[in-house]
Amino acid sequence: MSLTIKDVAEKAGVSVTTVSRVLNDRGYISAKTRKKVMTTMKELNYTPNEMARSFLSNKTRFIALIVPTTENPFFGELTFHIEKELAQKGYNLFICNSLNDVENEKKYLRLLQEKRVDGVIVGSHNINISEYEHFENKIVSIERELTKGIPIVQSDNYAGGRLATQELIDKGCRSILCIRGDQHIKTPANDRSIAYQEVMEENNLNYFFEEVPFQLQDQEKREIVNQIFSGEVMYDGIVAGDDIIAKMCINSAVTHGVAVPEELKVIGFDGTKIVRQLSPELSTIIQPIEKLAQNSVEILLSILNDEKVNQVTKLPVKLLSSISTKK
Amino acid sequence: MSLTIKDVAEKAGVSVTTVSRVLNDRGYISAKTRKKVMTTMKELNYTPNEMARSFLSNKTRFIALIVPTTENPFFGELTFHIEKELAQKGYNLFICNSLNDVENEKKYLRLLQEKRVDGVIVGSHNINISEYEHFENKIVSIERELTKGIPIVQSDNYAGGRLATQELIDKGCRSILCIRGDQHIKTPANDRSIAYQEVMEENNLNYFFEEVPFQLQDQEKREIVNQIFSGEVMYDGIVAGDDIIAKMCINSAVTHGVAVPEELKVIGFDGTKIVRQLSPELSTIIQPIEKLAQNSVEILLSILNDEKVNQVTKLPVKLLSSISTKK
DNA sequence: TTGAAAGCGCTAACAG
DNA sequence: CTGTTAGCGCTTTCAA
Repeated sequence: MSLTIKDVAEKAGVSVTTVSRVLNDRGYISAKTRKKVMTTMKELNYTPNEMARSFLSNKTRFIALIVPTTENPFFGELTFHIEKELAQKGYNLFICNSLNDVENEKKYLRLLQEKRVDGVIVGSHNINISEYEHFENKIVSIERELTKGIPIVQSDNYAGGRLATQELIDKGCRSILCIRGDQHIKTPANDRSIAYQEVMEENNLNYFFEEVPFQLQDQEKREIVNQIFSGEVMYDGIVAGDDIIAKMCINSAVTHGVAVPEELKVIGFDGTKIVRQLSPELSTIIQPIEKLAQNSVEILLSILNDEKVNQVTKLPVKLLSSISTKK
Repeated sequence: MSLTIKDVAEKAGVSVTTVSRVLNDRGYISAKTRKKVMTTMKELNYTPNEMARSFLSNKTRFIALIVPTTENPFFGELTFHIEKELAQKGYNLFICNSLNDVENEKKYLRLLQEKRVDGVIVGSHNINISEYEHFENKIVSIERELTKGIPIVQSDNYAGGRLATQELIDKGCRSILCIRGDQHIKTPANDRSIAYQEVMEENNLNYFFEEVPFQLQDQEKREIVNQIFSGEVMYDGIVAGDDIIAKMCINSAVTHGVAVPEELKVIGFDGTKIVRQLSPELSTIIQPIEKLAQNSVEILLSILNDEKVNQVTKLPVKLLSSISTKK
């Protein structure tokens, strides 16, 4: 196949040990020998075999990232930033799209064990997966509460929920609907609807919920949203689960003859780059995606290094609002 | 560290070969022995070490994907579909965000050699990178013309360019601007502006170009776009390089008091899922992203299998237009 | 300052 | 049907 350290050694007239030494810059070597070996490697166009090294060291320098799908802009951007961080620290990214399917997730986890990845970042999780146990001390989770002592990095969802709700109230809304995800899945995002409810109660306003699970097809989501606007619309504000749902609400409202933002004000969640490019007018809560990525990578590498880390890292969100007070 | 085939062999009272045989389902084994080994593996919770296997077989079952950035929805979706296809065929995806930087790309290519990935899919390419030579017969390219006999999978950009231009003309536009990417980089996307020019000439209309390189920052792109609308606007139609630029044009036009679509009609390119979710009203040329992914994976795996493949695969695009003829 | 030899976990001849 | 043995490419003692 391709050249080995042995070929280099023979050509250079030294032992494989010596070649290994210059390769790793370890131990004593005479300048002359080093130079000869270097030249030989160049001449032969030798590339060290990382597989062999990994095998020996029991380290692959691969980190796996499990997300529902990189198709979703939040995860697409997260993936980008995580890859960038990892590459900078000498690690490579192995992508797993779970599609929020438990079986997929199990299959990947088994695979990750077999492939001996050095660590795992989980951005998608379906409870009760025992396979996670095998990765103790090699896992960090983003926006998901896994079992036991697995560190979690998350946005300040509670603050985000408060900000969004308060913004709508400040801008004159009184009958506000909160669209949230599947309540069976325990995620920090649930804190948003808790915050929403609290703010509503503090303002002596009634609260309303609608559930739109993340893993539904677009069409199904759209149908739920359309139902809100068929018949008499009883809301003048919506705190949406994410920007895509927010946009669906706006589109559906307009289609049903509801004026936005005059009669209905909508606020989204995530604030990904692409959404801000395509719909700069959309008000939303911006998640610190790059920081989520940086922190999760940093924490994971610390764990791998047997360092002590914080169990919970909560990062601040930001309100981006262009809602005017005009009714 | 973790358990090896030897541990299983000892516990089960057989040789490592026997364990290897049941593991790989190869050769003759008595049902009884097989069962005993299986049970032992379960009991010990043994996971085969893929690193060792890879090392031995010289196959990693890793395929690398080089893209500018998964942050961009086109590449985010492409990444998703490629990963899905690969997973289905027993391969895993190693993501490389080149950021369109030549140095990054070189670094990755060197790394990919070291890591001994089985193949590479290139969705980003900066010419004259000699490192690509090392991957002969292991590469397929998407929308990029690489050197020599590297197979390419692409959208029918020429047809897309014609469709877009003709649509604007059909809907009454006469002074149409074409926004294209960097002309120094040779990509099939250039066929779009060629098609645009041909259609304009066929209709005896003047053609106009503006260049907005893909790798510019958003802010820089926005400035170029804003310039188009500062002062007197001389266009009533725009064929944009992609949907994001299209949206920038629309936003800028509206800001500058130009009515869309009454005074200006814009058509984008890509038609990614997220764009259609966020801006369903945007007219665009839909690229067959999933098919691009499927075909590139299929072709790559064929090459790895030493099968003959087509040098060029061109996939049809689709016009998605909601432009009305009303002036 | 350099080399010989053992061994990482697994598979694949080759014997038995 | 099962076991012995060699070896994949590299690093790492241990000697020289």
